[in-house]
Amino acid sequence: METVSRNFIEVEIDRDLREGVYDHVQTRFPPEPNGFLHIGHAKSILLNYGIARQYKGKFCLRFDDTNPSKEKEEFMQAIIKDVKWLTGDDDVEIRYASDYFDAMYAAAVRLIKEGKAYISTLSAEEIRSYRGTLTEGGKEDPDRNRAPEESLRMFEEMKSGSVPDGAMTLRAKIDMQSGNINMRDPVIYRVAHISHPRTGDKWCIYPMYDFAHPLEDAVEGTTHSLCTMEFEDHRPLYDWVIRESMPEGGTGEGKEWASTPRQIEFAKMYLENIVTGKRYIKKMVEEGIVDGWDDPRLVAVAALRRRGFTPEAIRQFVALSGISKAQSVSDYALLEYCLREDLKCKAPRVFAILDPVRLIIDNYPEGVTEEIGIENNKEAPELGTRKLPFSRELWIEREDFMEEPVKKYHRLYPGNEVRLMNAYIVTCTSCEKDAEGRVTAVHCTYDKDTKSGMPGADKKVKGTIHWVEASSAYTATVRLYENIIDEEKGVYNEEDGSLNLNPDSVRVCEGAKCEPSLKDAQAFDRFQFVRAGYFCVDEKDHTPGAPVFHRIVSLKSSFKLPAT
RNA sequence: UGGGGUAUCGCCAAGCGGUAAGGCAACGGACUCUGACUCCGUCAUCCGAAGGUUCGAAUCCUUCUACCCCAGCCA
Repeated sequence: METVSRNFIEVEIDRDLREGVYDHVQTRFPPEPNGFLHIGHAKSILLNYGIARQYKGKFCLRFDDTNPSKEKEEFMQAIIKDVKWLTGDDDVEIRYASDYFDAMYAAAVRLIKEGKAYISTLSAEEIRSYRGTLTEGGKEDPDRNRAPEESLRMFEEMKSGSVPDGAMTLRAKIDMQSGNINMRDPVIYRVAHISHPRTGDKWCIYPMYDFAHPLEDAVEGTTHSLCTMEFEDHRPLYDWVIRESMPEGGTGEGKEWASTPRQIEFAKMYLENIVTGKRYIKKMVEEGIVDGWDDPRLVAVAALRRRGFTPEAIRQFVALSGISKAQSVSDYALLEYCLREDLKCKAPRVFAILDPVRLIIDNYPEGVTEEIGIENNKEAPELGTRKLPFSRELWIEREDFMEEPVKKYHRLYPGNEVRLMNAYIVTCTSCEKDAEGRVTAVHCTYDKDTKSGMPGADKKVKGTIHWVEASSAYTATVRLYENIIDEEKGVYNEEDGSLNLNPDSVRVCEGAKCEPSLKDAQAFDRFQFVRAGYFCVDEKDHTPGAPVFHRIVSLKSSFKLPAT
């Protein structure tokens, strides 16, 4: 058994367990339902879920729905779908921060009673100017020493609905001179007369993230609150809230909270050159450049799913990417590698010609069709076999013929022998061209003793190409997607608002010739077009009888035709 | 001297005083009825820089440099 090194979070948890700080582990993924999840969230989901599984603890999806002005029910449904898909767990426990509003309110009342929080009547602008700057301390709020009784009364007013938005806030009394701006008497409750998707009009005051989050974690028994680095300097406040709001320390006799959680931060995941900015994507959606957040060229979780990525591949990608505190940018190539690895033994290999040219076997009898038996995937016999028709006229890939071959080219050129996969060895004789000199057909002769499986099939040839029988070929549309990448110039021009996109982000191959088995688009979930990569059916574009196949990921290719 | 954080191969990332794991990418070569896959091999005398401590440092100390985050009644 190989020793796999543990990431720094596991090391911390191990120590907590060893020292008896906790006797179990519980984690959570706490998104605000204000948008779609992307690959970066996948890291957090899988990290939190994975830790819980590994330590035989609990995990939950908790919506951080403390700001009704930004949150939408549709996003909750999308997030639930993505989390279930990524984790493969249909029974994921789902919770809502809004279910704890009563507990949070009670905690705020306690802080007020103990003189640790006060009602401020400063405006937002005033609070900002009183806060000071990055290099200078702040000024104390004139309301800072308001008597607890009065603050309590005013807090009740806020809650009752008689206070207009922005007129009062509840501030924690900490330290206006702190070097950490989060500790300069942060606002912990604000007035917002907005109906909440889940609590309706019950509340018109809502807790701020810094106050709500630690309490949410504590209430539901979270032990390790894993979040990204930008929250690192919120941790002192997180700890302050927990300590100051829990009279018994959360674990004493009259404990009111299920746990005393601990926040640990890790670095976000970024993908090299990949556009993740919401404003850019929003603009692309608005301008019709992409057809939504799940456009296959994007990296939202929904987009990856539609593109045909498997959750297994994404899990592996996150696992291989590693966890650390160092700012990092992952290679898209690693994601592709993970997908190829996953699909390699799952996907049947099928024939399709994306850029077809006719191949005519001049010495093959006319009017004859034979059947060629093929294993769906040699590395996965359980995937079964299928039969393909073969006759005198076939379709082959345009790039599989060169009238004047370049060095190391082993495919068809006059005089060269090539194996037609699973069928015969043919010798190229000539080609036909149209007025512009474009090749319209290739001629060859075959050796009937070289059929696969026959004694004469041992003959070695350097090249092997795939093919599709012409009369039975099934014509489909194939889309080759590339990611919409952010080149060095930037995908979005701040000055004129224009988008700078790679024009080849999608290449459509109309008239691709596929083997007949693909007529039933449902035949295979994901499949590999020989030498073209892995494909699947686009569920959004699927119309019965006319499926659109699109590429999930390319194969590695080590022979490149020289640029013309 | 605002506060916080990070610096190990092109990209991730182990390492925690004993003489630089691993993966991706890349490059050779073998194999191959997919130029895929597989397989073998190569790929940091050096760990942001400079000093110091030590028999010995990426790991300890000092100074410096670069980059990231923070001034929402967002999360």
